[in-house]
Amino acid sequence: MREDDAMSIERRMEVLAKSALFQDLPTHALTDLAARGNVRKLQQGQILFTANEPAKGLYVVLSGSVRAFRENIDGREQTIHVERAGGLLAEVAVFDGGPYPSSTVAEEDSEVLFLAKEDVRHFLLQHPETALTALALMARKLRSVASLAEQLALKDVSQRLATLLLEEAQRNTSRLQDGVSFSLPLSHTQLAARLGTVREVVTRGLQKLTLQGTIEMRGHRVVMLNVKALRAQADTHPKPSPTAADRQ
Amino acid sequence: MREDDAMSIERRMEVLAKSALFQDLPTHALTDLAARGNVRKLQQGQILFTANEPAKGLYVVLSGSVRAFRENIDGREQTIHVERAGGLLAEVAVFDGGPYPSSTVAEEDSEVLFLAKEDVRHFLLQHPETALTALALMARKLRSVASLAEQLALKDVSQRLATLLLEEAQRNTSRLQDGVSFSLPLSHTQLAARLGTVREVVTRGLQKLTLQGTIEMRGHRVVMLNVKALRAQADTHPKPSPTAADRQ
DNA sequence: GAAGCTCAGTGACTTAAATCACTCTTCTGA
DNA sequence: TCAGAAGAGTGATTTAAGTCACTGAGCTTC
Repeated sequence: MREDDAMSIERRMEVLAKSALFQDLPTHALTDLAARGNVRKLQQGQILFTANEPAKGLYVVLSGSVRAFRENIDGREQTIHVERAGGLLAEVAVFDGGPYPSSTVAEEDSEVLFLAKEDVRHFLLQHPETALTALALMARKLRSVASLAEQLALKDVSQRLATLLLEEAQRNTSRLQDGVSFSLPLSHTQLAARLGTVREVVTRGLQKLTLQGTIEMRGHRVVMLNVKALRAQADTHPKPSPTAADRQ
Repeated sequence: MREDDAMSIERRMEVLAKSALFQDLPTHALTDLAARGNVRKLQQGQILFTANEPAKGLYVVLSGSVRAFRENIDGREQTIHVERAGGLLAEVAVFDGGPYPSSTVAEEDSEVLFLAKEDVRHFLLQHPETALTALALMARKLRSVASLAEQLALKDVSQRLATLLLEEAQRNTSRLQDGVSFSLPLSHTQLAARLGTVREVVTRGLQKLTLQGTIEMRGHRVVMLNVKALRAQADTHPKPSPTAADRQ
């Protein structure tokens, strides 16, 4: 259960100081928090916590990546967000006192730092600037989840797929232009869970983009052949052939 | 443009003290904030701000209700959340410094108090407990938007409709049981925007529930005839007739 | 190197939802 | 009190997406 001692207090502070929430703080401010926290190592596929169980505290992702998701009765999953090093999990529960809002699973071998919710609240009361940082982080997450809802409601799968590819390309390449490639280490099933659809539809979607010459797949690498076309795909309906009798 | 003087500082403070964010504060703490804020009256249907425009500050809903939504190229809308008296709009933009995340429109005649973002940030730095309250409010909103995404991805329209009816019943009645009724002052188009679908589908969905004897519509009043059936509808697929050969 | 994984590809079919094109009610305000 | 909007109801049709049921590819690992 406890794997605390796997990581020295010094190393923990170092790593906290790099997190989105606690960065820019003098290390001495973090001593106490780091001492109270404890580190957990997760193997790929390991569940960290499950939606609706009572929440004990906050997790800061130290390495790897952890995926928050919800699932329905017949096992289909929707990914809500993915957190990498520096990201937070279960802040929602810590701030509003409710249960964990989503289940979380390690997408790859990962390490997280656990901080009890009382410790976090206490720290934020002592450090109002950090509370403001927390608000900024929550705001960004809210934006991204609202975009997810928007996409699910208003866009079809091809548009969502194009959007996802563009976002991932953005995250992984310095300048997004035709010819760049990036690694997308997700199975079609995982992509489907992000896009709100099923495996087969992802396969076909990627195929269509490949046939059109918009992208090229090389194993888990994606080559962007036509960024412009992908952008068009992302926010235009493909079918109703815009025969240009639109803008009066 | 300015309709400040329509409301005395005293009245503004009183009303701020009732808002979710500033409640429980000694009135003297609010003097300054109230003095700097200004009140806007909105008519039903009036747009308060539009997604992506640069954000100047935060709005506290004083009366009425205001709906935040996103829309796609062909004009279809998705409601993201609805705020009533005490609720906040555009906190996201204030806390992360970005543009407004959604467009907002008054669902009925409403009043809002505008607070410039610098004033809000300053206030929160002075009042860490209020920052914690803000975090709690953000957390709740994040929960509800995540639920929306979950529903859109994993549930069909009948399930979402049943869920919405249950939630509204909850909000409007003291004890939810067969026979209670509540007012649902939304057109089918508005319901559709909440549910991520279109008018016709809402009409048919309500019809089906009525035929089944689960609810009864009396104008804009809904009578709950069979809460249990509605609950079942809300989280079970209706079609794949659970012929009980499932749980081995 | 055969057995057993997980992941991907594919055709056929079904179905929920969206779209279209009207009609029919209610209001409401001129 | 009539005209015109908005809203609601309906049938017919289309379409995107989900479901089924397999077949293959590539890997591990006994």
